[in-house]
Amino acid sequence: MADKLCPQLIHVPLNFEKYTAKARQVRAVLEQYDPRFESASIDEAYLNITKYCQDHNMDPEDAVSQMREQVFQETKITISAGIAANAKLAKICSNKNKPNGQFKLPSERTTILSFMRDLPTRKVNGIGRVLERELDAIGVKTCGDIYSHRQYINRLFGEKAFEFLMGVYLGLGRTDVKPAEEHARRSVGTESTFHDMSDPQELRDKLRRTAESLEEDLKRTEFKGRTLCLKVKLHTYEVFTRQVQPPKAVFTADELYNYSLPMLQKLEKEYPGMKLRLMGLRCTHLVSMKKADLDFFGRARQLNTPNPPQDSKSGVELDEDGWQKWPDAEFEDAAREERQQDLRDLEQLSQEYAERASKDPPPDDAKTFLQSKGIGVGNDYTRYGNGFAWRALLEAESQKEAEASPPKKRIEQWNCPICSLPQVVDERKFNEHIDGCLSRQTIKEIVQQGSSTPERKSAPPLSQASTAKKRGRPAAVTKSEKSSGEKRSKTSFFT
DNA sequence: GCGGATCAG
DNA sequence: ATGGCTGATCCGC
Repeated sequence: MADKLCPQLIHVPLNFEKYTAKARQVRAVLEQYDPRFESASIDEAYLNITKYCQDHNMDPEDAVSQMREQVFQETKITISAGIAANAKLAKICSNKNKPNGQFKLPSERTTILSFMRDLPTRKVNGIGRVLERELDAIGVKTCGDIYSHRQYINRLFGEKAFEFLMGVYLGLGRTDVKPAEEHARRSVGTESTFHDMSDPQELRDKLRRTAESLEEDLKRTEFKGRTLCLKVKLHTYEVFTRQVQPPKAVFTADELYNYSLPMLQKLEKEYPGMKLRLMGLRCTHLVSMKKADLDFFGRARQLNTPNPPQDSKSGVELDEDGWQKWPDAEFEDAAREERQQDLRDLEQLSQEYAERASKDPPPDDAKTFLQSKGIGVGNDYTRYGNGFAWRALLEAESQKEAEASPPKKRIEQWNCPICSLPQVVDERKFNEHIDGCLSRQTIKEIVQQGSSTPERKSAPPLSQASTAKKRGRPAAVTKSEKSSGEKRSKTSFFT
């Protein structure tokens, strides 16, 4: 879609070495303002600048201004900052004047309370899509609304959520800022997505490679795991996990594979003919292998040990500013060629589709058509996501439109590239429809229907029905209502 | 403790 | 709302 809207769009591949190198430069500046600053991620950090302000007799705002300016001078990167009484508030404030800005929230209690009062719940760090919707359902839209609705919150969301939300309402947050390495790691895992796979031998091979990958990570982080967890995602996007506790902490690919294979086989029995699109292995209940964490006899000194300060050397060539040479002309050419080829393929494809659809009523739907072209659909809608299939059809549509546009008077009609049903000519509605056709729920319905009924009936409207109910949590609701009569699960309140 | 689910980045 | 990946946490059972 982006390519369609923006044909000159340049695709840039990820380059984590580059980002890490840049982050290192930025952190070198931050360090001067708080030697014990906390890296929250590659591009986020918390600093306690209390001491810096005292030592330099500066306002927090001036100190932060200066720090941002220094970061920009030394790295050519602009950053935004929030200045507040604790980490939670600072994080929220940092989003106020993005990009390249800062915002200070005074630390007076009344100021903080009125700041929170009008703040939409979603702005708070642990309130995500789901909780936002659930809160909304009981009339809580802002953090101020939390307090007035406290009567419901405990029973609906549990004690933990209650205390968390009360803290949110009050604008409370942690003030202890410390290096990330001092935070103990809880798990090490790896997972990967692949084409639908059901052949047991192929799955074994995949498991083997997953185990080898995890061994690498365990080696790097110097951990063994006392618990081993297998994760699996079916072609329907359902996710399952299974875990075991080996007799001793595991580490090598052989051990990982041998202990996870039975779990995989059990899953194969539970779901005969299961088709996977993702597999992962994770170790928890970690045991540190770092020498410093072992006692005189080589036994683990503690169960939970901090991470090592890891400073991986990247063998990347950098220019005088520390930037990797870029954009790479070679890459740009290759990428352009790829896009062109894509377009030619799409042209070809849409041509064929249009032809067949016109002389072969009722026309194939896009799915059947693409399947006949050997393009996986339904079981592998990432092809759509990559813009391959549906873009072809969009292309065909806009082509037709362009050809017929001079007279201008023409029954306009956009066909959904996924379900092939005609849609109203309205960008917003069309987008909504496509979203519906691509939603997880819809995919699941289609895929499951496809597997239960071999001969497929004429494709039902993919979108309307499923978009309408996509907000719910069907499975959980049905189950809880069936099993526990009046004591409804909280999930059933928000359908 | 297990398995599902949410959340963040 | 969507994809992929890593990691943390919470809840019900």
